[in-house]
Amino acid sequence: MSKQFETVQMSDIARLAGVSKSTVSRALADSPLVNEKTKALVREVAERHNYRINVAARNFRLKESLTVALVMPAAAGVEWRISDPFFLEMTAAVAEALDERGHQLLLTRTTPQSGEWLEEFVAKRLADGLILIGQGTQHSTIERIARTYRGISVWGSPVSGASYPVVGSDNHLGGLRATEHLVGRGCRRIALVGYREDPEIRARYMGYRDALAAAGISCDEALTFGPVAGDATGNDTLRRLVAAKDRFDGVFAVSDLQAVKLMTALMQHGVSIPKDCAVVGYDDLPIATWYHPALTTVHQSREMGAQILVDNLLAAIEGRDTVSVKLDPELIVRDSA
Amino acid sequence: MSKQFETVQMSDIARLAGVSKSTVSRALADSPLVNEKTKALVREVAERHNYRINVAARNFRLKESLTVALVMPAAAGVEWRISDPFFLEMTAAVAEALDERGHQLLLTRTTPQSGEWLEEFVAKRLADGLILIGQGTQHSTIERIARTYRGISVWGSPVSGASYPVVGSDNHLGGLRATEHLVGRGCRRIALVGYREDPEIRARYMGYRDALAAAGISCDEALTFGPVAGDATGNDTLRRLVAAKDRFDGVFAVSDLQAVKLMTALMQHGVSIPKDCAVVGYDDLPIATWYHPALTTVHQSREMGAQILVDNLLAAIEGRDTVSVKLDPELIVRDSA
DNA sequence: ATGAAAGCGCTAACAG
DNA sequence: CTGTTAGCGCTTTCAT
Repeated sequence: MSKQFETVQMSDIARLAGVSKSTVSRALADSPLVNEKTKALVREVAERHNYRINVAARNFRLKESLTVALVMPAAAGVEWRISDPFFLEMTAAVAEALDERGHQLLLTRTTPQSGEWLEEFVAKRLADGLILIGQGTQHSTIERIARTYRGISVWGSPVSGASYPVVGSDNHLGGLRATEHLVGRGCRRIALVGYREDPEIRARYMGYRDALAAAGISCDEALTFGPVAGDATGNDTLRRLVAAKDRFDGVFAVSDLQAVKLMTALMQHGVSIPKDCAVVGYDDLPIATWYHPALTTVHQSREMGAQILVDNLLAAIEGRDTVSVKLDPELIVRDSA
Repeated sequence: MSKQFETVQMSDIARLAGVSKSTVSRALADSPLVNEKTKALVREVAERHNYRINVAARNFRLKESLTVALVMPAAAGVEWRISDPFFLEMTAAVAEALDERGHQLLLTRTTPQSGEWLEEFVAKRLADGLILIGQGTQHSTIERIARTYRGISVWGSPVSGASYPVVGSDNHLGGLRATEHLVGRGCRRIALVGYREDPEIRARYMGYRDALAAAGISCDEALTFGPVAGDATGNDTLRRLVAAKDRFDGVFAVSDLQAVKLMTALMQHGVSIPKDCAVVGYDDLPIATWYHPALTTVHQSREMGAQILVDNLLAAIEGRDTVSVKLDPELIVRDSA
């Protein structure tokens, strides 16, 4: 808050309009208690003097902030940056959904290392509630807080019996559909690329395994690659993928980002996609349509997800019922598979 | 702020520690006025009772919020979404820079339609200052506010005599270097793709024209295409580009996003990049390296930009000197040109 | 070195 | 309908 801006405040308006502060407060809040003529007068004076209510003071008094904090807890030990594209896309969607409901978004970085990151955040009272994108491996922490604090809404995998609402795509089904599609195209040696510690991602992996099993294809551990991260590990995975390029004819990547990176690496080594190797991703980020070849992927509706996340949060805060939903993942067939 | 969480507050700690509120306040703020032994005692009690200061109350009292709002004013009449990739990347960088300085980021959507969007925002006092990404066509509005409100820091094109600090890449030089590179590679019929109303973007365009002029190439209006936006206009531009594909041997796209879209469209119609047509983008988004062929582009350091934006803002708030800088744009040569 | 008391700008009983 | 009064939870003079 600027200490400089000319600070005309409610008492000034009251004085200028010849009424009390309470009346100004009520008039500005359009309370039915106040006479229409008085309201008009107050509004006119406020307008003329360019008065705007001090929202900070109001929020403090009301013990609310109309602000929601967005937090992404990483799986322990895994480096993450706020710039993860799915997170960013989801953030944008949440920001827009909140905006429609008159709330604001506080983007917060927390370090889940400290066992108490959530407690700390909640106690600061800077936001009316929390939206977590990706519960990761933090279920027990979240559950602990959720028992006493209800302003929580998470994007992830519904956990049965949890005290907090979760919305997320049905990751198992998504993995299944992606892999089935590859199988349906005739792929028989299907590689998997991605990190697998996270429950959400692990479910995609299980879907992959189940699809293979259903097709009578045995799951070859040698075709199960790690994540194509932004660091050295990623390059290593890429090298191993390229080295093994003749041993698989399809790849399911657990995220579009990794799919794109791997396609680029493969193409640079003469692999033709989808002819030599078909690729399916996950997320349906904008890049999936821009890439060449356009990426076949599993769509997660971020808009709908964001909407439900926000609905859940506001409902939770007000003590109304929330829903935990698994969104139906839709396979979007493009050119890469 | 939760109305539910058990609310142990300063007065409780004071009572439990057998001291006054003032002492607790001072002890927790590590004031030199308070005895070390007392401090230790207070801290111990606070710790034991899991007390955390109510930041909202503290901020209210101190008239500060340790919060900075991020706003992107669009050029009038142009639709924009928070999910613009450059904006998102910049947001992430700013969030991280702020975090290092102990501040938080409030992501705000404003509708620049109303002439008073900035005034309104400032008056709400929800943030200590504002960071604007892309001043767009809003210079006069920003200037008007900046005269009386100093908590402003913008990413854009420095305007001489402005009352607010601006940091941004040297767009003219960037456009010049991009185009020179194409010329240097032997391109003679160089198309330009992008929106040109925005001053920042317009400067890139002028750089393009100047580079052509310097090379003795006349600027062909027929090779000047509009933006590849996310809407129908975009598709239209793409169609016209494809139709004209044999009439140019190089393209300078004013953003990576548009470069990627156009490359995909071109490749889908049999154009080989960079053999038939070289392409240079602008921004150096992550996608530039992932794409195939990897995109030659003009790098804008978002990290450095974010750092300076934040430095400027905090300096401005505290009344210290700020700097307006044009960052040197670096051409990153990859495979597309 | 500590405490008492005032007050940030607003809202909401409670009285008229 | 309108005004008076009492705080929200903290920090900070001003005393002691």
